[in-house]
Amino acid sequence: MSEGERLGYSTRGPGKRIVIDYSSPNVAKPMHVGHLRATVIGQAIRNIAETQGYEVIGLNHLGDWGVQFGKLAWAYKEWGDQYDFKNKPFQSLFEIYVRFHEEAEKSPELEAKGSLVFKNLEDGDTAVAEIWKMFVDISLVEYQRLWDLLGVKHDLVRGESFYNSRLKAVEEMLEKRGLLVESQGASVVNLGDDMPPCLIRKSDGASLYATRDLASAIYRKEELKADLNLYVVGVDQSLHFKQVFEVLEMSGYEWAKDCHHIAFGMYRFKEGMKMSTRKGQVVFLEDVLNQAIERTAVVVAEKNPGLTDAERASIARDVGVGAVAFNDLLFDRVKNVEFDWDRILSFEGDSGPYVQYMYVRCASLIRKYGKEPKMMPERTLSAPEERELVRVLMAYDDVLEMAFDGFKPNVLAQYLLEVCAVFSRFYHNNRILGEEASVEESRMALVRATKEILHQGLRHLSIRSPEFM
RNA sequence: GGUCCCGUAGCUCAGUUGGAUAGAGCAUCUGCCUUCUAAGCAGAGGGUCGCUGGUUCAAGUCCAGCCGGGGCCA
Repeated sequence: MSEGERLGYSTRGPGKRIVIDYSSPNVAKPMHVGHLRATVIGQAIRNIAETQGYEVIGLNHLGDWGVQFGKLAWAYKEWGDQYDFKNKPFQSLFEIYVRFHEEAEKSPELEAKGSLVFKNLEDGDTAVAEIWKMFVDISLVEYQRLWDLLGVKHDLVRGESFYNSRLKAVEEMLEKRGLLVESQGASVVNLGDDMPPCLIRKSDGASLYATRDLASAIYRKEELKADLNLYVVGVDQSLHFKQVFEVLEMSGYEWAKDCHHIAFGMYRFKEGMKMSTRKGQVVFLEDVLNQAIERTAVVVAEKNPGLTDAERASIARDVGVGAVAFNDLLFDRVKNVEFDWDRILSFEGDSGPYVQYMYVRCASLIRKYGKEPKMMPERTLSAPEERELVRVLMAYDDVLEMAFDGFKPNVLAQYLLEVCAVFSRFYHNNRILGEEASVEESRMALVRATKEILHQGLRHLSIRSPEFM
């Protein structure tokens, strides 16, 4: 981007409003580690945007519409009383989902039955709608547990179903501008030679993803007053968003340039396989978090015996979850991630726990110091590690700006590691407490500044900073 | 076939708008806990930055082509 374009980019800056959607699990299915990415990356971008003075509206773009709900509703009516929906609502929901697909393998006519129920749902059958609503609510309760654990907050739930009533208007708008073309019974918008046409309506009359996202973009701009419209969605949807944004552009919405697909790479297994809930090749997010918490609890117990159970549980949660989240945020978001238990549960080296540990050291020093350290070192700093630390700490604001500019939380995560490395060198090579008063005072000011930046930085990544561990 | 992304140490990755001997972590080897938490620190080995050409005083970084991996579309 040229300097001129930058200066003219009026949708960026303090006071502007960002609408961002992150995390879009499909109702009835447990979240897997792939959902961790959208969630954690989106929330971090949101937090970082707020540091830059933006007002942010976080949307939960729940996958709450589609034929699968007809299938689920059919399955629920058929088998629902065989499951314990009262006490284990989500587990039951997932079980009938799995069962439907298994039985449909053997009896393909079930597919048609499901489709029929979905048709009823679309046509406004209130009995089916009630069941659908129940599925959504059950799922939201389940997801909310994990979002709470991860420190993820949405402002509004705007699932796929929310746009149902707006799809027609989109088609009419495209029709009016003469963009809609008939092709093999379907309605499409042609986009030129280097892109396939954008499908607006299939030959069977079903609306498509693209139509829904066109409706959502218009909603976000016109009703939520978005200056910047961000979609934190996997890189496999790149073409889809390119097409949607192009259609907006062709429709005369000049704000199309303020829509950005914040793409992230996918988790894959070592063998190169993609994760798939249906094939059972999947690692559930909850399992990963539980494993991390359990493993952390063991480490805490051995490193710091004498903590109460409550303290240990709290630290295990903050550090375990922090390890998983930090690992996800550390690398360039567009790259695929190889799922590796050892790495995701690594507490040493370049990891979340390492950053938290440095924070704990700072906190511990301040506790021992017994009073509030000064904000700024007064004495001229002489040790090379002191000057290096000051230099790195001062880069913090620039780092946040860069992280926001590229929508890259890993810039911040990498920076925190650098702060820790430099602080650690300072800590090991220089005595802090018990030095001559003026030296102690200025070194403690550095400790305070480091602590503050680590705390803020971690917070922007939605990772907690325990006071001891 | 079209299009997008990726390719840097054995492995996983950083590398700001092009700028000095290309940096971390893991793994291997060697030191450091009677002193502020060793989830740490110091040190060693390990690189033709996929290949070729171009732009430039200067290219891991920009451009073109090719090779390899992946995604999406047909």
